[in-house]
Amino acid sequence: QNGGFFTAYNVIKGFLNLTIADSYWNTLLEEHYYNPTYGKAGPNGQKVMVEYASPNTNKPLHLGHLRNIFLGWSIAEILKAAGYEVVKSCIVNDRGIHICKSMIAWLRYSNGQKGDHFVGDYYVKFNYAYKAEVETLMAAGKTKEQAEKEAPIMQAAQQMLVDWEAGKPEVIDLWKQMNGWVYDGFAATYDAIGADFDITYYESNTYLLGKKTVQEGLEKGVFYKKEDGSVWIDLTADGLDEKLVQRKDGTSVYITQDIGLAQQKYEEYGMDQSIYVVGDEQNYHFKVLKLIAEKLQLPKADGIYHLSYGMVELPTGKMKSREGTVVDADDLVAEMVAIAEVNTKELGKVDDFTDIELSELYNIIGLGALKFYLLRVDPQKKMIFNPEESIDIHGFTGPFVQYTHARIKSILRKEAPSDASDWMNEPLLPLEKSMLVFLEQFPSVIEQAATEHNPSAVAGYVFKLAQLFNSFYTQHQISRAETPAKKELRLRIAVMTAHVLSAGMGMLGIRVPEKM
RNA sequence: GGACCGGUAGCUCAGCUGGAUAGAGCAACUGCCUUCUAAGCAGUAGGUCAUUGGUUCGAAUCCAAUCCGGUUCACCA
Repeated sequence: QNGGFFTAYNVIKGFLNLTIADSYWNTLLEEHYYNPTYGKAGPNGQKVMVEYASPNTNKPLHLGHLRNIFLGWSIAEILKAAGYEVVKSCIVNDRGIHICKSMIAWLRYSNGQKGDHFVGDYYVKFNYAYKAEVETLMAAGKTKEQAEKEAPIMQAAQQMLVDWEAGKPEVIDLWKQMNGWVYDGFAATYDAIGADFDITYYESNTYLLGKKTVQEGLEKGVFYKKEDGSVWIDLTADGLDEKLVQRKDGTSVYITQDIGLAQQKYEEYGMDQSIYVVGDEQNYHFKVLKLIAEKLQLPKADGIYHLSYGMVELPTGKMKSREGTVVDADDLVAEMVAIAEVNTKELGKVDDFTDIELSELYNIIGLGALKFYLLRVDPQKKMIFNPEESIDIHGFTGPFVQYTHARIKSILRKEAPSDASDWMNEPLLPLEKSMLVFLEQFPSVIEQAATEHNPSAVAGYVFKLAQLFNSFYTQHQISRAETPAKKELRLRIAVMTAHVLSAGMGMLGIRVPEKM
């Protein structure tokens, strides 16, 4: 046929179909059924720290944070499954000039509002006031640069940062008060979405170590001091620029505290690899951080890895707080859960559930849809968050996989595999064999996802498995199979599929229901 | 301007260590619920893989150039 064109593929395919004995798959099936294992090739003993979330105490969590949190959590779980020892960490950005800006604005413009959703408003208010002052000064004949430096509100913020580092009581008190509001909000959100950390660091604690390291770096000659007292590192030889590591007034900048934290983490945990889950707009920052760590000869500097993920955009473009298009994390989660409720009620399949079971189910489905939607794409690429599409429960979605699991469980509630072994000699039908071949790939998918730090590999696999099972399910009867031996075989396939779906989704932070 | 990332179906994305007729989902159109959950299954239609050149028996995949989009190059974080 086709001019007698025999491809290697056809030959191999024929070979597979004809000569690999069914007994091979039977052995495989038996091993996996009784002894499910993943990540066989994980480099056991290697310790990894995954830092994610990195909230900022001057704004509430939003959609961008959700991608970060889901990614970080999932990568940590995948690494665990692949045999690594994992520590989840969180660095809270609770100090710095931006926090002072919010504090200044709160002092001046507060109308008594509290809580994480209001603190962010003051940062915006600061910027408005700042911009107005700059314009006034420019109208009075100052250049833009002069105006930006001399604007009183900016000078007040800078003074406040100096006062904060000096430990001035009224500044510290206000700072503690405002941060307290935000922490309550963060804790509630983490709890709702199932994020957890083994250790939480606060920049207000780590920046001092950073300053100490800057001193040591000066002595080693890695850094140098300019006439005005500011401290720099020259990275031009590495293709980058000169980078400031400490301000002329002695206060520390972003990278100062990251240098200190990198050291502290290693001293406390001694991990081989340190993964930072941070947006790709900070690629330059992490390139610099790694270079500085190497030049300072910090231990395991080469283990610093920036897992750079793309930003989340809306179909209308970027999220902008000024235009009110930032999608708030709490609002989004609540909306997804509400939609899960509407869909579930329409189908009316869980009338026997109690109210508590129902609300749990809505949570599982709503959060599952959201997490799957954010995790199914390659982390490195920016993604478009389409609200209408994210709500969809058909096709390449979390609920699709959850539904497949519930279907299997429905069968297994009535029938379970027995001790019979006659199924082992059953010849396999094409779809039965496809299921086994596909199930067998699970460990290598985990391994790949772990080395690539890419949960979307797991999401894609789990979806395809569900899809394949659904074909299998509609074409072959399980509990009413042609023979008792066939039934045993198919029940085992069903058990394994449910198990792998559950484990795979678990690595994405998504639970699968028994019934939906 | 320098550095980095991206451009695949109407839309959102896979595929990119070179190899089969470029795949999914959504949207559109056809079928399938008296049989284990139709949140499902089966099918139709839809593509000059940004453009041009190069390497190769063979390129969406590798190289170069160009065009388009994004990020970054702060005494912000």
